[in-house]
Amino acid sequence: MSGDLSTKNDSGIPSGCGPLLPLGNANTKPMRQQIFEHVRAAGRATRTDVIRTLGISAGSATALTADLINAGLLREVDSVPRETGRGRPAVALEVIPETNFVIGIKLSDEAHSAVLTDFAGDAVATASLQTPAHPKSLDEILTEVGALMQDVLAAAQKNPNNIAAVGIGMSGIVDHQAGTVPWSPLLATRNSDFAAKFEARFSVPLHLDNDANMLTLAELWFGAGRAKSDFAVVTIEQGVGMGLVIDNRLYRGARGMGLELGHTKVQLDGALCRCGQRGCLEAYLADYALAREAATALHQQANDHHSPNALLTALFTQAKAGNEAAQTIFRRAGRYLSVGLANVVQLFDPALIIISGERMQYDYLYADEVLAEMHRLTLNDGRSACTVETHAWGDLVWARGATALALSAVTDQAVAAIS
Amino acid sequence: MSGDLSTKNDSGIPSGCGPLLPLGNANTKPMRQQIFEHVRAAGRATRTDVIRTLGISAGSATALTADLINAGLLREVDSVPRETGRGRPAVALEVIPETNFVIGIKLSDEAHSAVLTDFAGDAVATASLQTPAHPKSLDEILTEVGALMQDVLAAAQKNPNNIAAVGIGMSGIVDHQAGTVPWSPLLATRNSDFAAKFEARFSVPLHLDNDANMLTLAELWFGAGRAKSDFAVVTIEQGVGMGLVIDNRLYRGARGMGLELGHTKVQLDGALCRCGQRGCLEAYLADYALAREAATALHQQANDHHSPNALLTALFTQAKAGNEAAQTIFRRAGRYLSVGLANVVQLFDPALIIISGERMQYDYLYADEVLAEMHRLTLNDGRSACTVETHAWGDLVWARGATALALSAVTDQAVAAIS
DNA sequence: AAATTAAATTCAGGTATCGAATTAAAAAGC
DNA sequence: GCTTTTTAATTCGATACCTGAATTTAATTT
Repeated sequence: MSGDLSTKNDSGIPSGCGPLLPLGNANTKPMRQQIFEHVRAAGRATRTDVIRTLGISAGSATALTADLINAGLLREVDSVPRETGRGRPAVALEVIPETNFVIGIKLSDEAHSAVLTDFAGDAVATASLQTPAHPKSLDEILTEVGALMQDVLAAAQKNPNNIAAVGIGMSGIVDHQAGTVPWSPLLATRNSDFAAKFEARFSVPLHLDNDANMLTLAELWFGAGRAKSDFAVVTIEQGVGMGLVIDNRLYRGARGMGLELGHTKVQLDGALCRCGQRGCLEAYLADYALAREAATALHQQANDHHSPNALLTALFTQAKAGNEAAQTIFRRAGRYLSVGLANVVQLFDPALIIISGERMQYDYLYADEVLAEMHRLTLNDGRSACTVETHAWGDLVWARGATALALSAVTDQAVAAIS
Repeated sequence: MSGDLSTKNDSGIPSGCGPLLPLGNANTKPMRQQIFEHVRAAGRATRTDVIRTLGISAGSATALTADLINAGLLREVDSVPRETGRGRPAVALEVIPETNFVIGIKLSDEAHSAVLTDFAGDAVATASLQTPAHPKSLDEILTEVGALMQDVLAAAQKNPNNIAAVGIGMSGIVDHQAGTVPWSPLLATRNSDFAAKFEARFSVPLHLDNDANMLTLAELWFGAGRAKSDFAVVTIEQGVGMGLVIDNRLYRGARGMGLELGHTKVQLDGALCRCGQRGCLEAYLADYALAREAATALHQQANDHHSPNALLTALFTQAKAGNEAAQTIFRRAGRYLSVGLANVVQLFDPALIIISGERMQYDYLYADEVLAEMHRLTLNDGRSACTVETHAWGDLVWARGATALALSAVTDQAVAAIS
């Protein structure tokens, strides 16, 4: 046993043991908030339901729900369709949706999307905006965001001061805590002070995060992850990203960089990735990786297609039609996807993996074959295999994830204000 | 937007949003316990120190420390070497070590190790036991464990009923919660009801876990991880294992299987692993992987060495002496280690990676070259690089990790008993 | 010896929760 | 139709836990 691990030092003073940092006790939400969140999560819940789920006494339930009702956050539901059974019928509670509204926005290179959501988490209106696909200044982006917010407010017949908070998700390296963007493909400048500029311009609190985290939040709040405490979300778009939920919370990593599944190495000295390294998963799976091989496989008609998207579509059609070279491309991409997923399973042991992304429409990628290969590449020693779900959703779902971010901040604030 | 993510269903009843499972609120320890753990972590602490660290009022500190002192868990330190400064001198508090004792045990194929630790976390005595290296019945193992506990008790001059709990770490698939062992290389039978049998035989509570988790706990409680909230521990022994600390707590995965870094794939259709698959990291790094190539490299004298350990030592000597083939073996192992570590960094973004294992004595593995390669394989976009530490510690450290497991359970119990 | 400074204690008061007794609202039994 | 049964919700006293201001204690400085 060497240096660090000896406990008695020479002075005879015990040096102690155990973690030096206290657990983040911020995770212990006050009871009132837990009740509110349970009601919102369930859609509707009776007091008895709250008592059973949260393990509190009947007295507390009465008092705390009364607080929430007085504060205008919850209400009793009148039109209860009488359940069968004897005894006094339970009165359901529900969130009053009109208390607060938030906007969630997903920024992309070719289009931005927005969702306006009420306090119950229901989408009220959506909007989207086509934009030129090139890096912009922060001011330009904010102008586009402003126009988009106008649109979605108009569609929902609300005005700006109805909005309690805004959430924005974008690709790149995003510092969620600081609200800054060290780097993003959408921005021409590095280290943009995004949140500060936004708040100065629109006078609404902004919550900013990486887009893979947004998608993960969407699954945690609205999707298949709601019932799981630990799961991973893998997104295959231009790049390959990942989000992780651990103990019902989004895990953001220690240094705030995204979880870059796309740049894990699956082959020593393998294919060249746009990040400049070799053997990244992305270099076998992303749009540009397929596109550059497509040019070879479809040699004769390569010049017909200029957009990578059209090229991929053509490649897919060819593969379906029996073109051997085209099929090989997809088959290899599928195999590497299997490897990437298997690695995630081995390292995290999640209960569920959700694969998401519009490119999922090329169903080669989520073919049973890929999943079977993934399971084959995973040690399973008698345990139940990790379930995999595939969701091919559009930008609006990402935007809804952004509303979740804003919604949870607004909820914290609204419930804490009761005191 | 498709099915799952729509929130209003046809009945008009809101379906709700947000995570359905509540956060584990077990993480909110009562103040008394936080104080106790802070004093133990610091070795010694004054009440004022407690006030500042935990952010509680002076009144609470007095009352709660008085409880802990009355309960016989803490005591004031008399011999305070007077610090310079005016005002009433602070009285330091410390844990009374003799309140409770625990034993931590690491089971291996060739030897078992044990540490007897007092309530302050200081090792009182150690013992180890050579054993035949073959799978055994649960009864045989428990007999060996019994003998080992006898030894360590004798060395510490304690008797069995001084022991409040025992922690055991072993390789294989271990269900920590249930206290069962679905599979382990040390046990001849599957699905052993380890903890129940142990407790029936020795009448002491047992806490059982995977050995990689034990090592991670050792780093969290006694080592370099104490000051970090998120870090990873990689262990290279017979296999390649990993442990993960997230938010100051050990992450155990959703299905209770270990985090199997060793079986992540670093090469499609690569080297054959003992798990039967191809391209596992372990197949390039573990003892047996090096040994099987060593036989080729040292062709002439391959027959002289029968133990894999001796073979590796010979290989290492040869490499140092300039044998090209031997050097190639180590160089390749080093490169794949870089890939494995880089993948962990990309997927987890930990603040610190600790590499541990006796095989670390072959310093090729922790050569700066490997770390440099790892950093090269990692996206670093301006952020501070992930630090890597290497620890070449023996089985006793693993055993101390097992004491941490027992210690934390005993602490919970002892502090809760005050009420 | 008096003033200053810092640590620790005392104690009144507040908040949050529990738990037992009570009230409320329905169905079932006679 | 009235009572009993059953379940939901409320009321209210008791209590654990913590804060914060005032006070006491024990040292140093002047």
